[in-house]
Parts: sequence; structure tokens; C-alpha cells
Amino acid sequence: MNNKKKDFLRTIVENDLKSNKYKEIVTRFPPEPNGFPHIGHAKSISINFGIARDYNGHCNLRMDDTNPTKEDTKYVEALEDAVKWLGFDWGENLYYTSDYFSQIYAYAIELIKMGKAYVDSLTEEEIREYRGTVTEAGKRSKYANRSVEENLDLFERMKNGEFQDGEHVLRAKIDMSAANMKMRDPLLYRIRHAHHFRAGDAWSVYPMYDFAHCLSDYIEGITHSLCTLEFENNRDIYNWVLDTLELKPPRPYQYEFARLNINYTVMSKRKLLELVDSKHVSGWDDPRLPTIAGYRRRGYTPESILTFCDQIGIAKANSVVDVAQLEFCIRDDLNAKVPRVMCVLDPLRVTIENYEGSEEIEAPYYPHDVPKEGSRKIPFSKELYIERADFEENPLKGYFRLTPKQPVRLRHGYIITCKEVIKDADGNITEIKAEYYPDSKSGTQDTSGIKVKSAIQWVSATDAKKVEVRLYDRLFKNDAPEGIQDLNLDSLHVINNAFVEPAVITQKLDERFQFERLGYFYADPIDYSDEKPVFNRIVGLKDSWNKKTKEKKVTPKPEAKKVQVDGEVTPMREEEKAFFNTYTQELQLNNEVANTLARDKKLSQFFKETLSEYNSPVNIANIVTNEVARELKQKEPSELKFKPKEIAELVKMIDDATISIKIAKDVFEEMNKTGQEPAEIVKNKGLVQISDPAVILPIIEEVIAKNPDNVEKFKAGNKKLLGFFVGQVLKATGGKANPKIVNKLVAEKLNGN
RNA sequence: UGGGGUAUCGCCAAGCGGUAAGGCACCAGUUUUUGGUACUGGCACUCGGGGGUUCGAAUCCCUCUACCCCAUCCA
Repeated sequence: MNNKKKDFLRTIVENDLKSNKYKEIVTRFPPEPNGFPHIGHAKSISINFGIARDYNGHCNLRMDDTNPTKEDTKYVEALEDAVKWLGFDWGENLYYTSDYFSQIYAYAIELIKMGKAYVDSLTEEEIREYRGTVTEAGKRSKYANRSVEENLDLFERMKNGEFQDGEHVLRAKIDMSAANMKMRDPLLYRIRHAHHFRAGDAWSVYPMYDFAHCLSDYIEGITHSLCTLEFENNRDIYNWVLDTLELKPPRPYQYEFARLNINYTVMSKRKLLELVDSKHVSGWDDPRLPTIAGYRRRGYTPESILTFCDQIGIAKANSVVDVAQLEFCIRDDLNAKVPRVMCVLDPLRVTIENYEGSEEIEAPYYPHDVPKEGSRKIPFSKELYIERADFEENPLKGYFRLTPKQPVRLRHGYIITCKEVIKDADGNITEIKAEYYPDSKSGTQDTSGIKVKSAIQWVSATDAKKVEVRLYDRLFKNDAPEGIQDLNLDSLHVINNAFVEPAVITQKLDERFQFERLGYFYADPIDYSDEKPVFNRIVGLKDSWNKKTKEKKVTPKPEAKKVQVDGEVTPMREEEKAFFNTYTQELQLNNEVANTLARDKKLSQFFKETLSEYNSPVNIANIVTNEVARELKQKEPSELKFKPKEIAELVKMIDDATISIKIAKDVFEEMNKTGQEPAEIVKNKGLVQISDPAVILPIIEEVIAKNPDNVEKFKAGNKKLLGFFVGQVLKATGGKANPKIVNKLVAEKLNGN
């Protein structure tokens, strides 16, 4: 990773590498093989394999197969395929959690011996009941005090299959009243008399995710265990298990990122399965599905999906990405790669009355702006098909195509003009009689002198090949669909009698094409045959004309900004009120500061002690409520490296103008980190404030001289640039210049000159 | 309701006390034998709301609000 913008995960990895926490970074992509991978998996794959690649580490592919009742080999194959298709290579590093069952079992025994795990014999319902609720503590099972020997015995017999499913479980002994529900004695093992697709019938007990995952990571030497946000609460168990077992370092740490959501589709396994089972789609590889198999069959390239994953970034905010972003990626990819050919979806017959015979037109596969070579011959004859939408008897203003009055160019061919419109009894147009201009042929010196507004695609009726074309629209009509009720019933259009130019079929140049003016298409890998060619539309081209004609109905939504209601603030207790009054009245603190202080015991205590060292209530209160408060949020007063006395000294230096408040904050940071005396820090770093204009002025002049464009902008009215100049001067003096004076001088200089 | 998270443009997303990056979308314009592409320009005086600290706050403090996750013997 060089100059590219880093996401928070890469920042963590870089720091860990820099601090030598790990020699090599190891990640893993750990799906449970119980369903088909979708684009959300692609994001995870891209993150895990991508980070490993970027930092010269490696990424394991691990099947997290701890639940024998749900998993199957066909899913592991699909998962392997997906990773490979996306272009990643796990090398030798394909693992299964089931490979570690013996080791994990041994760790469980160890926990039991430490008295940190016990066999619980409560029923499932009882366990749930005993767990308590989010607001009430749970209570511990009476089985929790079984002796180590008894636990060992029971657990072994569980493993040996002596008990029925559900009779016993192994639980960690943590804390039944933990605020984090996941820590209320989590289950480590359950009895499952089931056939495991890999481990067979060797085991009667299977480890739970929370026990197996951290240990599998550890066993594989994973350094960064990256998962999605919903596992945030599980992180405590992850750490508890690894810490309690006192494993030899280095150990892995878990970090969470937001999972991918895309609008107009669903991503959950359950909802996807529902679509497949209800036959609303043709299968897991239906091109409308966000599954890897679906995208693949639709014609998406792995590159485009990877680019997409790259573009959307990695963050912790739950978000929904617009499909348009994905569509952009595939268009952008294919634009540079794919040959252009002509196809007519909805044919309208055109007879060129002044043309006889036939010819072949040589036409390049790529437009002038795609640096690729190649061409094909297109047959031309008297009888052609054009797109029905490319002729309009009563055109809207701005229509560029063929009309009774407006000629048009046949792409790569001649200019034609409409002579007569033939209609059937119902008034539907069935044919256009046209004439062509022989001297307007494309690629030659066009001497016709006719100007056209556009070129349209066409095929020769006698030579064109009939093909099936499948046009896909979004599967759901709702941008945040809940389920089947939100389906777009019109998401698939099958066109049975589209026509393509012969080269598409005979030259087999590629499996992806741009059908000019229509979009990008892919020869369906399953249904395509020479007798019946089938093309899937991967994505349409951007179409500003179509948009313009449709837009009329779209009403802009006003959607006023939501008004925020302010909630009730819990009233102060009597004691707090007394403090508040003292602070505001006797010490002259402002209400906000007094309020903060009065409500926080630790803070007010610290404040009181500091005040007893040095009497400067306002400045002390400011430092305490703003800076000390930050530290006291995570630490106890006793853990702080500084004491009230040092804070008092710090404030003293502010009061006598030795240092500015800005410097004071830096000094505070240093005190907090090292525990040094403030005076010492100021002395060692030479932080004494510079207030002498004679020293500051030259620096200001230098900064002004270096930024002429910003000076211009400032003079043009961009007054907030003042802050920029002040910042630059401060930077040049290492923060030591007195900011008030700098401000004044800069303003004078800028306005004066 | 306890705990853990998250809020920056229509959608993603940088930013970590000193000029609000970038992409998508959108809107103009130029080029164009694809109403495509490419190119140029426009798109956040403001960062969920309100206060405070500071010469200076999206960034630090307080407070409120909204949304997500946790009470599967799933992962």
C-alpha cells in the first residue's frame, strides 16, 4: 500500500506491522458452507485476501463447519469457486474448522481443569430463562458448581455419545450478570448426534462458533480476524477464551466492519433461499440474484466486482450502496474490453427501394476511443431491420432518429430517408419504404452533403441471425425490499426474435459484446447453443434520451428536514444542585462547565483537589471538564499519570502567560502519556510562548509569500482562510507563537497590504 | 429498558484542532457515425440537534435525538 487512501483496517494492520506486533500478517476468509456466496462474501473476500496481498502476508480459506446439520460439500465447492473466480489464491491454505475438533476439544478440557468451564444440564428453555434479559441479570445454573472431576467425566461421556441431544452442554464460567449478554456463561459445546459431511460420525459433541472461531484463528496463526459488525458483542468472548487459556503469543485480534447492502435487492441467506425455493427466480445462479453465481451468469466480470468492492470502501457505518455504483463498474470495465456489434431487439422492416443486390461492409469492432484492433464484415441488402423505437412518425422535440422528414445514418453504412410508412389495418407501422444515398457510404468520402443527427443500428433481414435475448431489470420494485411482496414482477423480459449480425455467431470473438446503443450482453453459459443462441443483458448503456423522455413524471420530493426533538435531561439531585450553585455563584464558572462538573463525581473531586493546589477556578475547571474528563472516561483517577498538583502547575503557566492554551493541551498530552512534570516538559521541548511581534512578523511574511493564491482568495472574500494562515504560522513556530497575536498580525498584514 | 456500535452531499466515503478529499448519481457544455465513451465545469459557507472549551471545532467536553447489533444448544 503506498499513496492510496487507507481504510481503518489497513491502518490497524500497518500500525501492528510497524510496532512489530506480528512478523507477517495472516487473514482468513471463514464462511460457513451452508449457502451460496453472494456479493457480500465478495466484499469479505476482497478485504481479507486484499489486505493479505497488500502487506505481503497470506489469507487462508477456512470452512467454518461446526454445525453438522446445516453444512454440505456442494457449498464448499461454490465457495472455492467464488474465491477462485474473483482471482484469489489460497495456495495450500484451505482449512476446515472440523480439522481442529481434537485440538479444540483439548482446549475445552483445559478450561474445565482451570475451573473455567462446566457441564450444564439445564434444559434449553431453562438456559434461556436463566440468562435474564437485557436489563436484568441472569442467574447461574445449579450445575455450575460441579467439581472438575465430574465435569471432566461428564464431558468425556458427552463426547462418547452417552447422552441424547440437548441433555448437557459445556459452558464457560464467566458472569451471569454481565451487561454483555453474550458473556453470560456462553455455551461452548453442544451434543449433536448428526453426520458431519467431513468428520463423519466421529463426534457427538460440536463446538459453538464462539469457542471454535477464536481457537481456529489462533491455531492457524491468524493475526487479524476481520468480521462483520454483528459480531461486535462476540469479541469479548473471543478475547476471554484466548486470554483465559493463556496461549503463547502472538494471538489474533478481532476487528469488525460493516456488511455490504445494495438497494433494490436482498442479501440475507434466508431471503435469497426464499426466492429460490418459491421459484420466483430460476435458481441460485439466476442472473437477477446478487449471488456470485448470478452475477457470473449475468456476465459480470470479476474485475468489475473487485473494483466495486474497492470503491465502496470499508467502514463501520451500516449503509446501503446504490446499485448504480455497481453498474458503473461493469460498464466501465467492459467499455474498454469488449467488441461492438449490432443487434435489433424489436425489428421494424425497412425496404430500401433504390438499392439492388448486396454487399459487405467492413466495420471495426471497436470505436475510435478504444485502442483495440479488429473488424468484421456486415452484409447489407435491400431488406433491413431497424429498431422500432428508431423511427417515429410524430417525434418529440429533440428526437434524432428516423422520421418522415429526418434522414438517419445506418451505422457503418449509408444514410437513408423515409419515403413511405406502411401500416396494417389497426394503424400499426409494419414497414418503412426508404431510399438510400449511394454517395453517403461510411468510411468513404461522403459526398452526399447530408447532415444527420444520429446513426442507428440495423441488420440485413436476409443475413441476420435470430437469437433470444434476456433483458433483466431489478428484481425488486422497492429500494429496501422486505421480501417476496416487494418483487418487481416485470424483472425479466425474454425477447425471442431479436436479430444479430452474423459475425456475432460465427466469429466467436468473445462471449461478451456491446450491442451498440443497447448495452452489454453475455452469451448465456448454460442455455446458449448454436441452434438457439441466448444472450443476457449484463447492463444497459447510459441513456440520456430515454431518461429525458421519461423524466417528466418524476416529481421532486420535498421531504423537509426532520425537526429534532430535544429529550428530557435528568434533573440534578440535591447534592449536585448544591455543587452547581457553588460553582456558578462563588467560583464564577459558566453554567455548562458547572453542570458537567456537578454531575460527575470523579470530575468534581479532581477539580476540588486541583483548586486546593492553586486558586484559578475558571481555567482549572476548563481543563478539567474538557481534557481531564476525556481521560477519566476510560480510567480511574488512580490510574492517571498526572495528579491534581500537576494540573494546577499547568494552569499556573497558562495564567502567567508562559504558555498558550494550545501549548497547554500539548503539554497535557505529554503529561498523560509520560507522567512528566509540566514545567519539565515545557523546558525540555522549549515550548515557551513567543509573543514578540518582531519574531513573528517575518514568519508571517514568509507564509504569505509562499501562498500567493490563497492570499488572492482571501482578498477576494474568503475570510475563513485567515485560519489557514494562522495555522501555517503556528506550524512554522512549532505551535509556540501566541495565537492571539498571530491572528491580529496576520489580519493586519492581509488587510493592510 | 442494560450493554455494544454508528451518524460528514441523493448514495458510498476521506478527514484525528488550522482551506470540507474522492467515487457514484445528478445538471450544464465540448468532442463523437453508439443520445455510449472521453474531456471541461457545476454540485456540503457546513459535518444528526443544542450547548461548552479554544484565536480557531466535523475533529476535544457535556447533553439530547435517530438508526443498527445482543436474551439460537446458528454462524
